[in-house]
Amino acid sequence: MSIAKKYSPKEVEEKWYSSWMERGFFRSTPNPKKEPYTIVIPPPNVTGVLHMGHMLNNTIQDVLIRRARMQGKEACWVPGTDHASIATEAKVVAMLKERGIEKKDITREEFLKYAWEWKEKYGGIILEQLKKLGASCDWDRTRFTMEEDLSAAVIEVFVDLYRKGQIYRGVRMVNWDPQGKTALSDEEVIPKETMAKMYHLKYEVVSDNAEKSYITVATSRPETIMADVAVAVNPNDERYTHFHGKSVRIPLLGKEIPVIVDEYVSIEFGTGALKVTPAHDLNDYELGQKHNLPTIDILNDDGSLNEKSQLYIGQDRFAARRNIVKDLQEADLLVKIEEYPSVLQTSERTGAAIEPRLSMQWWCKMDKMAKPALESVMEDQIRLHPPKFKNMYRSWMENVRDWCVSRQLWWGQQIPAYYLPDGSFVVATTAEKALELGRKQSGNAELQLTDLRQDEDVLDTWFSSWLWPISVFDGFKDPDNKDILYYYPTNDLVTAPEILFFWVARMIMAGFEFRNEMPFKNVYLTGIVRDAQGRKMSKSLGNSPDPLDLIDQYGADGVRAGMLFSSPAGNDLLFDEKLVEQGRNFSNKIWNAFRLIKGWEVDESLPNPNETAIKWFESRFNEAFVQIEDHFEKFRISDALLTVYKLVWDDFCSSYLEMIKPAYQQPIDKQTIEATTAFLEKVLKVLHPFMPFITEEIWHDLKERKQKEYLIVAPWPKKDTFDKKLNARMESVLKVVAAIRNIRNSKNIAQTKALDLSIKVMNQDGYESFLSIIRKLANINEISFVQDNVDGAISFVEAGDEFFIPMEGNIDVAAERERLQKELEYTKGFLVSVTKKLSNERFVSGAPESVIANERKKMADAEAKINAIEQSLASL
RNA sequence: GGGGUGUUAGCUCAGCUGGUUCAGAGCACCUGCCUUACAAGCAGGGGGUCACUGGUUCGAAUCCAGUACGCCCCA
Repeated sequence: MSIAKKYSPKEVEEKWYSSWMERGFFRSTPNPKKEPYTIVIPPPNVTGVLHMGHMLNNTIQDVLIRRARMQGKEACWVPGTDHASIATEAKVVAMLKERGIEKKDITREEFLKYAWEWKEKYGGIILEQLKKLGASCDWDRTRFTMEEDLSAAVIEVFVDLYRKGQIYRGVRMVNWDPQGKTALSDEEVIPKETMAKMYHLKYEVVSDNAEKSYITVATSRPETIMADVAVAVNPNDERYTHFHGKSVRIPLLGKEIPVIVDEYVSIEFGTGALKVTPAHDLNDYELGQKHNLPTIDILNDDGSLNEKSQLYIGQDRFAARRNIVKDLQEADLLVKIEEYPSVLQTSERTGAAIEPRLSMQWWCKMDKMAKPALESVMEDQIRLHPPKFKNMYRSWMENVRDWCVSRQLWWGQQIPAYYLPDGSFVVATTAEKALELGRKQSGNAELQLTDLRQDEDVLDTWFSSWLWPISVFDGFKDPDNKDILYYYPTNDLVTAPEILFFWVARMIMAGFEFRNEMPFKNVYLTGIVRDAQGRKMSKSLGNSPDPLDLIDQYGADGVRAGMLFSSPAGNDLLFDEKLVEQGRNFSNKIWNAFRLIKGWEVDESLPNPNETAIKWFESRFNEAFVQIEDHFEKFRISDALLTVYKLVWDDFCSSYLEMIKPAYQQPIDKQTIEATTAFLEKVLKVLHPFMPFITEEIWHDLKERKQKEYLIVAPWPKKDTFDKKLNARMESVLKVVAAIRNIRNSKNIAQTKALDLSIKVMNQDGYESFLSIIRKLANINEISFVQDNVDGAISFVEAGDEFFIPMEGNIDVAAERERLQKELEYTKGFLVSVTKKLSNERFVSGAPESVIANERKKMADAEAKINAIEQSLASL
């Protein structure tokens, strides 16, 4: 049989993914005999396409779920998508525009019809892409945040919270997107560093004096002066003390407004005098509330000025700014213009500059719900990985603000509030129920459905995704159903730190509020995937590789491994294609180890010459496996992979296989091949969660397997004891091998030329079983034990023993002397430091026994080494 | 402005309970090899004042304080 020299992932991946699907390995149903292990996917946007962040995130989830499955748990990974109201609506609007249809020209119903069509066409592409990555989700459980049942849950929750007094309607300052004409959540606002201009304007102080005096106010938004209601100064600012209690006139407009004092005003910033414009700045709004000032909103919802501004009516805010600056200049009321670096708030979707704007919105109170959510994390009932995010989480939860849940959009769950003809409203799950309530509330029994008008707004997308861990198991529709009782609370959630607050925290709140229980036990926070220069990957920068291209090029296993090589939890991942290349090379390495083993002929009559090697690898595997499990338990996924990587590459391939490898075209004995096959199987098991495809392939190529005997469900290894001494001994033996190879290299001796070796041991005991390994790996012919130094040989010391390679007089005495001299000096220096330590009274009395014993051993070793080197020098 | 967090090899990062698993890994680099599993490979090698200053300690990359610089969150 001939096996390809290079591993080719393509057919292998398709073959095994559909085989896994056919056999239902991803499927999960409640099984009381098994421990459940559950992950709910952070639902990607339904119209989204896979990007590198998804790749990292879902690879980690798949690693966790596959390991749990092999551990014999009832592993359930629920997939699904998010309706992403603003993002999807923006895409639909753009699509319609291309077809020459404006949103404002069609009805809500027509728009939603287009939107659903769009969703049916493009929705779920991303889930198909996840399959290419190898994601072992239970696809039969795929959910969508706007499907009927989940929408019903959202409405039910809204009504419930409203009845509990947790939801209210109110005028508040929101982030207004004048282009999208909707309120945005704080998270949908992107700050951009820009250079802004600071305009210094003169406000005339009202007084009886003939001589005019002015207060100069610095502002970046001169077009809002018509909405000014006061000028504020710091009470401790001596420059303005004599203006306290006076009034000033708004430039151009001439309207009188008071001068107020407040500690809030920074003396250093600008001129120390602040114009107060409550309708158009959040801080000013709060200042205005505090001082009982009126609020004058001079902007329309599209960002143009309204009649309240009295000037520049109908002009866009930026046009108005240009014009007012010109007019102020002409009126000699503009002192100067300064440039300064500032942060411009922009809309994530439309890119428009955000206006802080007062508007009527629906709000959800947070303070009560935040409490148990905060405690559960601070008390480690829910663990964040890495834990450094606890601090961030706390400061956010302690200063949590009410949540603006309404959006002026059509795509989403329409708010179940119904207005009566008298302007009051009722909240109910259906129009019929609303009518009933409405009749009661108004006392008008004649009220008809047509008299009710449902609120136009939809709910924030997060108002459905915060219910995700409950709603995917129908926990609202049927609170005691088998699934929710079995799978909830889920185990691990894998997501990005940027949505820790507005998704993770809110899910925790919802968990306690609606099920009295946390939604998950662990939150693994991944980093942001950046490019090699540290820039965030984004479409506009064009610095993000297409994940599917990468899979095509390097194989899904290679990409998965590559992503994980450099992504400790919570750290950003500087993505470099080099890493994926390394992942692919690793696949190939495994493939070739398999080829080697598969290629051997077995001769059952042969004795087993590899007892020591076999014993050692068994022990070494167990040692590494303990580390791997430890890494997993602490969510150090990257470290777990790296440990497997080294176990496979260094220990299994470079050491073990080289030790047992028969000479070319020679057969292998039965015991060795059996042990080796078993080792490879074990290695494949620990590799499987990371690299599912290649491992499943080799698993089946290695042996005939029964119907359901797949690696994906093979039992995960168990922790076992290991021989620490044996492992240390082998490490030392391999160092001897390396030293001999080094001598070969530096003396330009060909690998194929066999050398002799003499060993001067302090204690010969136990060496015998390693000699054949040294012979094979270092290509040694004769090994002899000696009492005295060997003349004309190159020597080195390892673990107290001295080794000599005879050079048949072919030795550069001067160079050798120099090398030994250098090492002697170094060792002597080392001895000095150890001796110093041991002669320190306080060290000997203060340090624990084991540390002192260790220092003593170091001293003895160093002394022996010095002795050996000196002898070697003498015999040169 | 407030809080958080980081600074270890050319690069990206480990280093978990202070002490030989303590100065490590991968990549990159250098040298030599196309040696019948693998050149996507093999063998070997060089490279670090652990940001700086002080403190605690018998002992500090590790704990504490300050400084500098970077990033993140909030305002």
